[in-house]
Amino acid sequence: MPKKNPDYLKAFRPEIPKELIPSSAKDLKLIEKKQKQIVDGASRLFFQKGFHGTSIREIAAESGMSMGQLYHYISSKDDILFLVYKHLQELWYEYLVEVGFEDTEDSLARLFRAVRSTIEFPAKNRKLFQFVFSESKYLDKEHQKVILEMDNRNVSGFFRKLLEEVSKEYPVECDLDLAARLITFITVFIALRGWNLKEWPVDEVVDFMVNFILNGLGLPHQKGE
Amino acid sequence: MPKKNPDYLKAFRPEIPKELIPSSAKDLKLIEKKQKQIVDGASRLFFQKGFHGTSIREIAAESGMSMGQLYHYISSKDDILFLVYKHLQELWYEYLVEVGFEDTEDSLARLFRAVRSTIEFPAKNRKLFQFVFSESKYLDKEHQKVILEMDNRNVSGFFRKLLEEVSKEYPVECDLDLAARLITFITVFIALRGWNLKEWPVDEVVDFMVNFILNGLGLPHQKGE
Amino acid sequence: MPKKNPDYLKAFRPEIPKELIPSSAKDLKLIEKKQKQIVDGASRLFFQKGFHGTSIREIAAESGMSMGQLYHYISSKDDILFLVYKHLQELWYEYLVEVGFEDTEDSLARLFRAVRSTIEFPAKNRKLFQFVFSESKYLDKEHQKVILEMDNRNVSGFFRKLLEEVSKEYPVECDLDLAARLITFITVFIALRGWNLKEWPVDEVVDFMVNFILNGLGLPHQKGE
Amino acid sequence: MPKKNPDYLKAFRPEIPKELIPSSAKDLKLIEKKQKQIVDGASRLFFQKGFHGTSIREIAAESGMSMGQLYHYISSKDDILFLVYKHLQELWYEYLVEVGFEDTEDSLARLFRAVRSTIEFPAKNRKLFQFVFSESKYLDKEHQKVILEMDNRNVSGFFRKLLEEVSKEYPVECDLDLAARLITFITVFIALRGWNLKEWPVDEVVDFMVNFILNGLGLPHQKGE
DNA sequence: GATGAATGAGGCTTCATTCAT
DNA sequence: AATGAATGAAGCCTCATTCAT
Repeated sequence: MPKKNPDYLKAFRPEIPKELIPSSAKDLKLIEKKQKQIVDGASRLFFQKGFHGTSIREIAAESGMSMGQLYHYISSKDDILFLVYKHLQELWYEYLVEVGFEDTEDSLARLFRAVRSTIEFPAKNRKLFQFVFSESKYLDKEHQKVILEMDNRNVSGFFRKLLEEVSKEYPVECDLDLAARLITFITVFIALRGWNLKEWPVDEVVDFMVNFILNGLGLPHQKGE
Repeated sequence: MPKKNPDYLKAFRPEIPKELIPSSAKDLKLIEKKQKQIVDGASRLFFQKGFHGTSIREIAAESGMSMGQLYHYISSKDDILFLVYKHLQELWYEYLVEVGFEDTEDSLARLFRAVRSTIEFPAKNRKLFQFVFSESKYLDKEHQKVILEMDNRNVSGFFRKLLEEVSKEYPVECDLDLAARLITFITVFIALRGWNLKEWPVDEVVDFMVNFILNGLGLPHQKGE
Repeated sequence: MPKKNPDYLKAFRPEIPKELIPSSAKDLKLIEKKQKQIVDGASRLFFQKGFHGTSIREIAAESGMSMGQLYHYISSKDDILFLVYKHLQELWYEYLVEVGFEDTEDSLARLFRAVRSTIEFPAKNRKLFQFVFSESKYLDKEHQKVILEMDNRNVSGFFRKLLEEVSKEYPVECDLDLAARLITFITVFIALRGWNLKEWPVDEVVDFMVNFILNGLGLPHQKGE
Repeated sequence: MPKKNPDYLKAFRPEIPKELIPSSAKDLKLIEKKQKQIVDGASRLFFQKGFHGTSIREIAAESGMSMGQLYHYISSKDDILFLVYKHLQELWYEYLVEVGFEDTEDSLARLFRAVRSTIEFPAKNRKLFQFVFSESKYLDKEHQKVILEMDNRNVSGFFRKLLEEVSKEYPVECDLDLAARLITFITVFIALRGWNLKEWPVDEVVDFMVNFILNGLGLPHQKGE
């Protein structure tokens, strides 16, 4: 009987220490709400114009806040960058949970589907992933570390679990962890190189990538399934 | 008898319309020399601190020029960004020519070696490739297009040629062009995700990647060769 | 028989017109209590970081009040500055009353002791006096006047009285009022120039000053007494 | 034969390490000129409205510069504060040299005149000295130290020399160094407490102070001379 | 009466670019 | 051709004060 969110996935749940985003406000609920508002506004602008192309004033306007209010809930522009990154990680994680975790009988089929889904997300949210790969260097070291750890734990961790399941039934002759990380990276191909792929329909590219990855792992696969 | 730079590679030679970087100077030789000087200085700074973290004044100082002189050879900070990108494309191209083109008898062995070499370069020049993937959005549309076309023509073109050669001798059941572009992208894994791979020696990662790629293409390969 | 607080000192009691610090509260007792709380908090911060280095928010926090509450009992940051000044004047006055007014038989001995004590207070409360001399210019004209008048009436008045007593028994050939004011000023030497006096023990400086002052007045004195 | 600036005064010449006021400009002469311009403009404003009451924009306007130009020659508002302090120290020193150093036959007469002159300067430049005593706390530690050392070397040093001369001819029974510093401090009475002295003509106050000081030192003096 | 979130003007500073010499 | 000083708009952020709840 298939079930969603099997226990072994719980470990991925990202936990961000609250004190990483200092705020002079007191009401935690409100902070969360307002920060979400900021993240939403800022994301739209960041994806379009980049972190450095976006001014604090624009972010305030886009979030429907005054300058002062904005700084009530964050304490620097860098904080916003971090919040956006954090949010994107969570988004991606939610997506994976949503889409990839049904317990089907066959681990290989599950992997197959997971890879495909994981490719589709960045393909449909290109600006988002372009942003993720553009501006991370401008996070301060502290925040950078948090984001990278989330990244590692969430998506790569997700694939490693799936590969472990697969490897119980099929021979996989490679370092599962390393494989998971490479796959995670490949996943983002369409987002970062989309301009280079205008000659092919996206579906075709996705098919190709899925096959390439399963081939790469030395696993059998059924085109199109 | 192996020979370097076989004819079919000539097509890759990048050609940049000169008028893309307006300059008030007349002596073309001098322009080229000074622009190289600028590119060298700017690159060092960009790789370290990013485009937005580097000021024109710093670039002038690092290139050993006065502000006035600098603006004689470029006409905006964006021009410098473009020049740096162009230079990097050329660099990568030179590297490929240098390292990957000896005519050995076996096209598969050639591909094998080419993949490996092409992975090693970004692995050894991480800052450079991080930069390439960070700041391209800040190129103006015009320049962005030029760079993307070079990128396409050079590196992906390089792989497509190799794959074409291979496909004459081995069955490759996929779109060669698409494959070339995906490989090109994967190539950059270590540079962009190095922080995520500290547990493995670089060589091991490279080996893994080469195998993964050849597997992915459905080609036989010899581990370690 | 010595007695404290002889009648002639009553005149010094400072009286501040209440309406100088508008407040929207009604209960006078409460006003007083809360204002004291504010003054205490603000003083600590002002002495350390200066008036301009301290924000209203910090003052509220340090006084254990909310912003709203704070503004119930004052009506601007300047009011706080004034309240602090007023409080300090009162403090100094209390100190003088406490320490200098015992009726000893000899007016000269009394002056001697008073001078010494009056020097010791600022010497022990340097930050306080540094503050007093730093920020008075930022009082609004109205409040500035009140403070200056208190200053005049309290401390200088105190010395004038003492000098008058002395002059009945000893010849003092100078304007007593002027002398009182100069002495008051000299009193503050250690507080304002302490950094300049590290080579001497404080006691020695105090002795020196006392002698200097009595000498200056042309009065006999006993070194060290 | 009286001569100006006897050798023993040379030691006082203040020397400020240039690197304390970083500037991005190259021409030292120009830096000096522009910084003077800034100091002049800033002083006028600081004396009137205090350091915190004066904005950088006002300083630029008052100095006849653009914001950008201003920051070519200083690197923060604090630098301006320091430059102003330094300038005032130099001013005072120049004044002392100018006014107090003629070699008259009698060291006591010389001291007498020096004290009088040294009192007159702050009396005529009250705003200046009020400023000096107000804002020094806002100098950064580094600069504060420099200023205090100048202060010490210049004015107090000046008096100590004079007292040493006097003590060769007259008995002075106190620590000359300490005395010099106290006198220096008293000197500033009229500037800091002028509002308190409106009842007396300035000259009378000055006379009184000179007598008080010489008395204080236990030296004979001629009223009025 | 009490709270603390909201306001927005204004503060200091940087920087790409121009221009007088 | 070369220099580097000058410009001033725009950036990020703070803070005294008000106001809705």
